[in-house]
Amino acid sequence: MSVERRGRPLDTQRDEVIHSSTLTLLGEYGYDALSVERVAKHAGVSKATIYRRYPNKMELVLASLDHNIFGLPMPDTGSGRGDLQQMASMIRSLGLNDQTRCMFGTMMMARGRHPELAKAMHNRIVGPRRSHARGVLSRAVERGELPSETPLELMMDMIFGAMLLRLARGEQVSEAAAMDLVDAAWQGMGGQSCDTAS
Amino acid sequence: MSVERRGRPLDTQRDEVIHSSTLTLLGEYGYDALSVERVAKHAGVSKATIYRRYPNKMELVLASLDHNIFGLPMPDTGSGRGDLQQMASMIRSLGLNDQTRCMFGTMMMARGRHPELAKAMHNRIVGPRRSHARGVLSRAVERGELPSETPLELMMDMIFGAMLLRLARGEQVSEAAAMDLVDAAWQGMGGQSCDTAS
DNA sequence: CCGATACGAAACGGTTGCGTTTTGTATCAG
DNA sequence: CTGATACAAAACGCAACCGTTTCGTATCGG
Repeated sequence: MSVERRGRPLDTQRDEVIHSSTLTLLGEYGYDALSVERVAKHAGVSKATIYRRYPNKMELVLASLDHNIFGLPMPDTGSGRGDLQQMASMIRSLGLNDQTRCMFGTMMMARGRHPELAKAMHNRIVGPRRSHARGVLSRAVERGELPSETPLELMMDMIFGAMLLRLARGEQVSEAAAMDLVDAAWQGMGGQSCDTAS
Repeated sequence: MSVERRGRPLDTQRDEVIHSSTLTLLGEYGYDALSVERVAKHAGVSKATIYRRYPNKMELVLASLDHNIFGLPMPDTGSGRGDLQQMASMIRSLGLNDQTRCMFGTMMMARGRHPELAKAMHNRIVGPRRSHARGVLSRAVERGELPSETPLELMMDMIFGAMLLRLARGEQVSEAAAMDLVDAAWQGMGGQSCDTAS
């Protein structure tokens, strides 16, 4: 019952290079200044090849976001605080760059005039990382390292929001600053100290 | 020795409406999607009137940012924690809207392709508010309500960064959430509790 | 092999916006 | 009053980009 596609099939290698080029340029120009022609040139592909796949720029971007899901390893240091530190360290070293800044900026600006784009970026970029972090914190609560009533959402917002704000200002976040951030949030939420047992 | 300007002078009322229209539209469209024609139409002004004042779009935006400085009242509740709560409450109720989101998004995106714009926005929008908050926290340190070694920058980033992150996600920040945020940061930094004396 | 489809290159019409210029009128300084 | 300038409205040339189409070639399925 499959659709009998005759003739030359679509080249999947071109799908990939189109998607990755789109995301690269989206993280460099943002949505407004992104042009299909630029994507085509960057991908080494004809413009018609793109329009044969997607009817317009928005669909191209949405599809590119869908086909590129980034996986993050789940930290497991034995302690919730250690897990959190490791996660913060990873986000800091991998996620605080020009591309991420432009992506976030695009997402914030899109919410007004391109809500579907904003939602797609949130679902594909912010959501998974947030679920990831929520898992780490939930485990800490289950272990009794954080009070059961800990407002996890607020805690995550403090840690990653501080990083975002520094990114927005174009400032660096040192490894030490990231650790201080985790420590302050941990203590602020009434988390178990490293040497509570003493 | 003043320059003897003859003929009809520039209309300062038009200066004002041009500046305010520019900022309004900048907070609605962002820099890329902002057009001089739209500003002219919104301001009820001829395009030539704008180009007589500024040679291009960038100079128009930069000048508009310069001529609109927003003042914030300095809170004075008697306690540093109260001051911080009041400031957080004001930022929450006045600063977390579509316009602010678009402004931040524009600033983040501009850092790559329009560094001067990013710097101007930072100096005119972020900088003053940050100095303001720093003053509040410094006073709390002087009063002994916060440890003298408190990392003020980090503390501000946690509170306002969390708000920014929620703004980026398009979520609301309730008054209660803002207060929880201040409390968590205050406690995380080892600040004096309300009922320490007991 | 043959028909169908993908591909690159190129051109197209239409839209938008920039920055300039012109034209007629209004408003100011001296 | 007179000359200089600002103003609104309109048109201009130019460039970029969108989305479409055409053409010749390449590559697949049957």
